[in-house]
Amino acid sequence: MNPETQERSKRVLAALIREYISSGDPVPSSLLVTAAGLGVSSATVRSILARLEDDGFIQQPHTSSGRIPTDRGYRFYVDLLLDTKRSPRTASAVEARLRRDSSGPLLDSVLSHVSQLLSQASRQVGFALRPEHEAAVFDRVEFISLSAARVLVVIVARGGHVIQKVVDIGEPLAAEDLREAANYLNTEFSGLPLHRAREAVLDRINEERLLYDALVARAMRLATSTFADLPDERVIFVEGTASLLEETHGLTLDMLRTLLEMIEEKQRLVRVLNEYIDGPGLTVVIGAEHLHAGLRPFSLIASTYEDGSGTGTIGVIGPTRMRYSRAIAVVDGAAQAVSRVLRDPN
Amino acid sequence: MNPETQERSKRVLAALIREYISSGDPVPSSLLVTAAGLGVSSATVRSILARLEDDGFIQQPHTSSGRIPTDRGYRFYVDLLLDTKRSPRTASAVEARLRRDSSGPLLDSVLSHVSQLLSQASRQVGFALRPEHEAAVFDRVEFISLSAARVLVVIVARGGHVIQKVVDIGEPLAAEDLREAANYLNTEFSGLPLHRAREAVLDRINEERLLYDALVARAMRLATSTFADLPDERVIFVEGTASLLEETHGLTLDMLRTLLEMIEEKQRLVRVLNEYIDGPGLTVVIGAEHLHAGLRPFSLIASTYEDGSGTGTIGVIGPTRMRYSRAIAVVDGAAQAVSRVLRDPN
DNA sequence: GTTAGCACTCTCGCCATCAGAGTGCCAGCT
DNA sequence: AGCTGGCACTCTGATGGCGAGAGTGCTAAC
Repeated sequence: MNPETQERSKRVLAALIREYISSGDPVPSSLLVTAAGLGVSSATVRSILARLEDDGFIQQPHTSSGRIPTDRGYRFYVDLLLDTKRSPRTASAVEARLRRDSSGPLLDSVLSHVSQLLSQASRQVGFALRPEHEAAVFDRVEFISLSAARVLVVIVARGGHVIQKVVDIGEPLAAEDLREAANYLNTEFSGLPLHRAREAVLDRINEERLLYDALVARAMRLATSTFADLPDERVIFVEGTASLLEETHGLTLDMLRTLLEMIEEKQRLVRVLNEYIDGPGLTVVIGAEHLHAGLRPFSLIASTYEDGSGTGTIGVIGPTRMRYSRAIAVVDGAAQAVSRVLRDPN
Repeated sequence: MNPETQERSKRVLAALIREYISSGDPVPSSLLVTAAGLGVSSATVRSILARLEDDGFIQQPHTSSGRIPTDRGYRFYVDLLLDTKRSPRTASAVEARLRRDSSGPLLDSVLSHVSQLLSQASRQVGFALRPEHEAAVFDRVEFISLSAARVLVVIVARGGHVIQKVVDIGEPLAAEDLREAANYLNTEFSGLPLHRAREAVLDRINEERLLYDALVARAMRLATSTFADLPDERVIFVEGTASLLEETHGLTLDMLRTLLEMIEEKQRLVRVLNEYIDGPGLTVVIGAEHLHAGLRPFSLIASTYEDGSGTGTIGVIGPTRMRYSRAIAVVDGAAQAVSRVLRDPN
């Protein structure tokens, strides 16, 4: 095919998608004459459109209405956008707001705020996912006794992320004993990745099986329950579900409900997200590209951030007809901002 | 009016409301002949209905369709139900599940689970509100140093409820100093209501203004930042928003969105809830009775629980056409269950 | 390869129609 | 006095026909 002709097709397709995203109506050839800005007549545009339809980029809701993009058409459009995504302005604007509003560099506070920001800026559902515990590095543990045999365990990971759990130790322990045990564990195991810490404790128990030092024995017993059954739930923050109902974009209630259900059952959402995010950087999944049927009417835009000990994910979810340019810029900028805020806690 | 006639009116009204709640269709007089179970003809029922309509308990969507209840009608019905609300079976079933699933008696874990249970059982939006901090009693504080001058403050309230915040102390402090400061504060102020603790610290500073004991001075400085700006947000757990879309009960998208927005902006929801909950026990607010216009299409069923140091609230929100009997039983039972679980942490 | 022109198709809003549901009312009955 | 059967009335909701309008595909000419 004539490369010039192809170039023109692309311009028409891009114009059509922009138009459709902003108006929501099927786009007629006449409109594209001006929107695409190439000096040809509507009849010519029609022949181009016929071609694009054959190739599966657009479709007609019914014979003789304007065209709307297919998911494949959106994919083309998004790939076009990805070339020019960098938006340092968005990034620093987001960073400024995060530094102002979040209480310190506490991971959860930043993530909760950034999911709100994403939602507001994109008018879609915004989410933020904590890095996997796996990657978290054990910094210290503190035991806070609640009653005779019940202890609140506070595990502090590098970066300020805190995991709490209550463990039921068999025997009553004095505060002094708890403190000594914590000291012991902190000196022995600090710096290990959290998932390694558990193994290290078990190894140690095996090595020193015959060790009769009461202190160490007690500490190791506590450590076992401490590192056992760490909740492997990945915490996710979701904001802006109300915006789903704001403009339904021709989606049925059923589709919206499916998404809402998945959002509520957060662990399922987390699992689905995990399937998509493989490497660092931006991921865009559009409509039919979703593995999960319930997500087919929606698009996902996600990016990764680094908190020094692991990689987390933030992004937005919305109808396939969304303002991709804006959404991509916001997600990309916000991911950079989050990385900076977490790494350099001013 | 003849008391017998009045009695009959009530039966008809109750039957109509039950019928309407389960079917969703305007109820014709013919149906009520059997449903209300009084041996009269439909013509007689019609005259009763005409009377009930005059009195504002029911209405017709249009001339010559069946009747639907007004909010006032629902109110009558609910007041009827409230006489027989106690449901020990629900209470103990909920209690069993809470004890099984929640991780210990940790307040937040129980509340998160109970809001889920409420949502599942009533197929509405379930919520659970923490007791006010005001009422919480200060048990102990632990300082966990994160970096040279930044400290994670963990305030433990009686009952295992934990508040965390990061404070930026001006000077770098050694772990040892932090521990001593914590010890001092724990011995001096433990047992005070949280909101009193702050004043107590300030009083002490004034009293001992000239005290040069470095330890105490440092502890007091830390204490000031610790008790300052305690987040006065009341934490609320909300579950089951997807069920809003399940059966829309004739509500418009706009109405649903208004509710979703309020739910998202949790602090607003908290404020609204607070306006309704005055005393202990069950509260039912139906449709037009709501002060807040956005809630008019919905009904609220709430009850209070005690955690030993304060009073919190749990409940459900749903369309005015909801299964009140079930919802009331569930909320009432769950509130009892929560109180028991929190007071008697097995 | 482009374009003007035209016939064609499909949607959408409008109107009329019609069956059905349910009521209100009345006259007669207990 | 209260209840009931009967009947006329009203309103809804589904259905189909109709016409205007939008937008296309195709073709013949440039």
